[in-house]
Amino acid sequence: MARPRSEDKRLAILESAAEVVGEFGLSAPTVKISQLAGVAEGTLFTYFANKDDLLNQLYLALKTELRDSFVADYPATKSLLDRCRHVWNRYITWGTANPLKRKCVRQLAVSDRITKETKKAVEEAFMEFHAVIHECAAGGLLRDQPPAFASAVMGAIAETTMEFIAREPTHVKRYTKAGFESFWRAVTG
Amino acid sequence: MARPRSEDKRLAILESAAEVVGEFGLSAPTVKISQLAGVAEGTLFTYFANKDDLLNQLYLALKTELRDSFVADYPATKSLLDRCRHVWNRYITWGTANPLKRKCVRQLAVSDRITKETKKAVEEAFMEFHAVIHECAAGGLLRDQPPAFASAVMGAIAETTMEFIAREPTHVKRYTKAGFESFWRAVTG
Amino acid sequence: MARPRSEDKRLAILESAAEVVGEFGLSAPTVKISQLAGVAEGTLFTYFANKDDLLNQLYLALKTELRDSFVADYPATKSLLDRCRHVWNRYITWGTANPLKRKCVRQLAVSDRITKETKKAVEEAFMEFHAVIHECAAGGLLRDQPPAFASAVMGAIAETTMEFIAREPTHVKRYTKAGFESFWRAVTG
Amino acid sequence: MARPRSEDKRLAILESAAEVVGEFGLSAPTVKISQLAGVAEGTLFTYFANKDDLLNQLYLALKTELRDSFVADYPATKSLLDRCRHVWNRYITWGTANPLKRKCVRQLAVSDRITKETKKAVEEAFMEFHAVIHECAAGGLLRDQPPAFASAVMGAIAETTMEFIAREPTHVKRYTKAGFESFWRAVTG
DNA sequence: AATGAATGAGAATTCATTCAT
DNA sequence: AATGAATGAATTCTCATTCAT
Repeated sequence: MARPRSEDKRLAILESAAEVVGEFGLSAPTVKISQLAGVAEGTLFTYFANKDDLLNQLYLALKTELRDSFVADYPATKSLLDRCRHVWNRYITWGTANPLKRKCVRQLAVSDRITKETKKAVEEAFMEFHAVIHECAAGGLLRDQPPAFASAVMGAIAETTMEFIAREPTHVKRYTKAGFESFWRAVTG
Repeated sequence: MARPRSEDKRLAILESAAEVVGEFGLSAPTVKISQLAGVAEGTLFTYFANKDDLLNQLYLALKTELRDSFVADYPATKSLLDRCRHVWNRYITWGTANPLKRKCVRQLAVSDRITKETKKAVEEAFMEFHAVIHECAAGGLLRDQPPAFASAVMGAIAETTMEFIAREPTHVKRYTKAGFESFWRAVTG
Repeated sequence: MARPRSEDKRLAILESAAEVVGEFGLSAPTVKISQLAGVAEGTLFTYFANKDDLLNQLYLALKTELRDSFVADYPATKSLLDRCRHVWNRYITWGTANPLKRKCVRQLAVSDRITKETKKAVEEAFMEFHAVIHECAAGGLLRDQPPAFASAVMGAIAETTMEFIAREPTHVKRYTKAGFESFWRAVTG
Repeated sequence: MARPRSEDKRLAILESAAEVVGEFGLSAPTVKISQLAGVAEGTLFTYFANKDDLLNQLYLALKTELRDSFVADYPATKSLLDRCRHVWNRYITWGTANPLKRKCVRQLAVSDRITKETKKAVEEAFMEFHAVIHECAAGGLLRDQPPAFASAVMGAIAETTMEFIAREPTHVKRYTKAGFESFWRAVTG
């Protein structure tokens, strides 16, 4: 197995995997992924050691993509509330705009195929946002929980919110607002 | 009638399926399920038309089990807070006591193998609890969302809480308390 | 396995088997046969040792039924031509009236599941008709072939004829006539 | 292209299938077919979409093989009688030389797994021979039947003839001759 | 005798991964 | 490096037959 050279191809495979796994679940055949990526069946395995490796890289890539959407235009100098709202909005926006990726991440998250290393890498990628959200909790009830907790609560409420948005797409705004306020109370209260 | 179909066996298969699916995911082989249930491979298919049918019945059974844990000793005459706390505590208790079942439900929930009918049946089973939790939201921010929303938020926070409990089992109490308070603010705030 | 007692049931199973095998081929499941016969799955096996036994008895039964249709109103004192025409007409009539049984017999005939004994029993059942048909051949080209040959030729042409009748049911008469004349030449010529 | 798909392998599978189906009937396991063809179990399915596809292609291949045996050295300029005798002889020769293939074709022919398309393709392959044989019938009794009928009668008598040859292989010649004459009368008479 | 649940040996596919080209 | 045919273990489900009731 030689070293692959095209980063484009690697990304195409990841992109394709996100879609196919989002649609067919973790049992999505690797051939389908290759095909949608426009590469041959075997090529997938020069870029990824095996399916689990692909899934792990995929999980990290998607989480990173989400994180990056937080980073862009991040109002670093604004208030905590503004910063949190920014993160929240980006979260909902990304998840709503990429339903298959969202489904994919969800399946991966609950599966047992994501290694500790991958999970750790994801944690690190989000560390600064954990910190920000934890800061909101500083004066509240969640003050004594680990920084990741408040953040996880946000994630959980965001997921719920997106679930309802998916069912009633016309009420994006209402749900986005309600979800955020709910989260804000949950964390800062 | 010859040997009557045994409800015990049906339940044994469901119980076994919960464990095996919890451990190996949805791709858990039916043979493994049969074996753990102590029946022959083919017997599984006299109780369940096919694997999907098994998974759907399993999902409903687990959700019903959870619901039933709410129902027992339900403090119907106590305050809203008490009633919610009861539900919350039972939720956490059940999930913490049955980690594999919890994992199993989670995997099923995000999979696309649960039919609309099953989902509906589950909704119905929880209807009264949706109502109770929605009642908490009556004066708060989630007032204008559908009853299922507040309930879903509770579920999401509970899941998060159990996740952290699983990682740090010694802090059950702390997390349970913090989680509940967080949920209470989220919904009533 | 006790000795079965109801000849009716045995016949019901055979009748049902003819239909089901005619429709689904030799791989027709025994359950389907039992069901259509109105008996339990296991009952079939108190009347027949196993599926092969059932198929053999079925083959013999159907062939005997066909033979019996020849026997009824057999114009024993009429001319050879009349007798042959009688047989021919009965053959076509039976096959046309019982398409599933015909299909069933055909499948059984080409399968390797009919034992020598069964074949022999069938031969014996038809012996007198072999003789009659062979008599037609006495002055013709098939004179030196075994009696069964002329008879087999008749059967083959009759099958062909029924095949075409099945495709164009409105031309029964034409095909029946043409087929008979063809057979008559084939055998007596 | 990587390893190109090998026509040899495809043919080996078909050849193997003919033998195995001839011997064990339509329920012949695909593993057996693969093994005899010298390929892995899964390979069969890269050449044939599924078992039914294999059976259909097999039927067409065998019928084509038979047809091709008619075509070779076809005495196109000789008399109708000569041409028919050629076809007849080749039919008997092919069937006698390939007993398993003959059995296989027979089983496929009476099964319900051969699609309309396949049957049509077979018809087309034999069209010219239908025409030739129908020509023999031009002045005879079968004159008013469709061209396929005389041909089918020939096939039926040929099958019968081969059946008797199989039982008494020492009398090939006698049966071949008698069968042909019988057919000739049947069709031209 | 009759019933139909229980059994487990197949059967047809599928699919991650390897490897010849 | 890329390709896609080849592999064979694994999977779901079927079905003849047995056997407890």
